[in-house]
Amino acid sequence: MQVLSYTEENYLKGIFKLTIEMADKVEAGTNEIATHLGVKPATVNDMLKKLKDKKLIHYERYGKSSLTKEGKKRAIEIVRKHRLWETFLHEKLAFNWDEVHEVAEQLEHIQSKKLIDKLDQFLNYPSADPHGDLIPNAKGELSILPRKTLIEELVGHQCKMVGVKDNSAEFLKYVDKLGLSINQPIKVKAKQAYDNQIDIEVNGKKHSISPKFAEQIIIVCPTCNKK
Amino acid sequence: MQVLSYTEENYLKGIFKLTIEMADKVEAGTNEIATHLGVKPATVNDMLKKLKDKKLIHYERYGKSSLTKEGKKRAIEIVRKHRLWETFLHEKLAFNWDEVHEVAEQLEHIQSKKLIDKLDQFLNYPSADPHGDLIPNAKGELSILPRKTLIEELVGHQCKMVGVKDNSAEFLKYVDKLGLSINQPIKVKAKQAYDNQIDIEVNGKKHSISPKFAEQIIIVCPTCNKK
DNA sequence: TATAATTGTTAGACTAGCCTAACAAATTTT
DNA sequence: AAAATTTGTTAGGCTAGTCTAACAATTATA
Repeated sequence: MQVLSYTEENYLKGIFKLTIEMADKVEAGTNEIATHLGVKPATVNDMLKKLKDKKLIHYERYGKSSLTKEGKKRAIEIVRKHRLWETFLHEKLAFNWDEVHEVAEQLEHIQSKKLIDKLDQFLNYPSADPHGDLIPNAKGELSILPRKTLIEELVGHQCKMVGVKDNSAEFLKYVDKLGLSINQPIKVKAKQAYDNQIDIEVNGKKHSISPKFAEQIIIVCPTCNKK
Repeated sequence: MQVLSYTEENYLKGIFKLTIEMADKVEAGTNEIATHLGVKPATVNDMLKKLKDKKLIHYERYGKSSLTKEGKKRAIEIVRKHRLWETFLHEKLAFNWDEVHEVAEQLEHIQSKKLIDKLDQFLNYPSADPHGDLIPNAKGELSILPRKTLIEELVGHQCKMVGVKDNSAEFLKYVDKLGLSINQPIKVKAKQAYDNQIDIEVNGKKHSISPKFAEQIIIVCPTCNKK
């Protein structure tokens, strides 16, 4: 299995984020990839040809790009490494959850299967990183978490918004105002027995929401589902 | 403080190993550096000019090279990172001591002061790596270890040969036969009360040596001197 | 000390990854 | 469906780090 360069790995990861991880999208455009990676479209173009030659992506002239089976496998490995390192930094080295990303961007490119397997073991096979994102296991599988609404979430748990039930403009405006969006981590700080208000923290900001609102927010909770 | 490339860091580390770490040598030749780093002299030549411009080495055309104060400081930081990572891999992730080097070669280039400080703390400020080499502290200082002879070493400790007392050909031949050399780690496995023979392990091989031999081997022991 | 051997340098070339500028194809808008 | 806009491609150039081949300086040897 050929070793990929730091840069090639970043392209695969970028395409992965823009397609597979973004719900129902399956292909990514050249400009889109360029913006995501902070390089120019011409640069991306060269790399797409290279990745196609290596059979890591599907790509045709003037067409959109998507990962091949092998490309996806590689991308998942990188994501796995990134998230394991983030978990390590947060849990073992006491980094704040917002400081881990930058360092993990570097650590994810270290080449050593043994290192990652041992790290996974050392961290006790975590299923989610400090941001609440799922960590693929050594086989590249993601544990599929059951969906529920925010009203059902336990106090103290960190969950992640994956959707909403209500689609009215009024509701969505409020969602937006709270800083909520797809994939946004939410922490449930407390529940008031008196009026069932729920205190949550979103992106460092605390809010108190009504049960009516909470039952419209669809979430998954890795904490609830740790083995 | 300018960030150095992966490659520049490796050159600094290489020059450091060939000069300061090699006892009484103070300068390294171009060919010598090339051999050490596995590249061609022409390549080294270009880099020497570049490192000179950056004031990291002293270098004159057709002359030998040595680190400036700043270059030395940088090299020591890299060595520190390397040895801390080796210690992490060995102590926390249960890597064998002969497996750690390769991975540490990659990890030593991760740029994050916070990461290294936290790692140092997490490992409880170790003073030597799994090979017995000293780890510079955050200020770049090496603890100077007291010298003693192998006969004084405690059972279970890992020490490192730093010299010999006897210089006869006969003795040195035997030293060589045991796989001993300057900087060679030695582990004291046991001492026989009966005849004072000492069981040691050198490079994975076990030997039983006489007290007469042991008292000619000068060592330092980081384990004995841990704070 | 003159010659041979070693060591170091230069010139020119290659690759990966990036850029800009000009252009071509595809898509959207009118 | 023609025009305008957006998206994607090509051509050519740059830098870092590598190489080979030819040459120059230094050092060792006869």
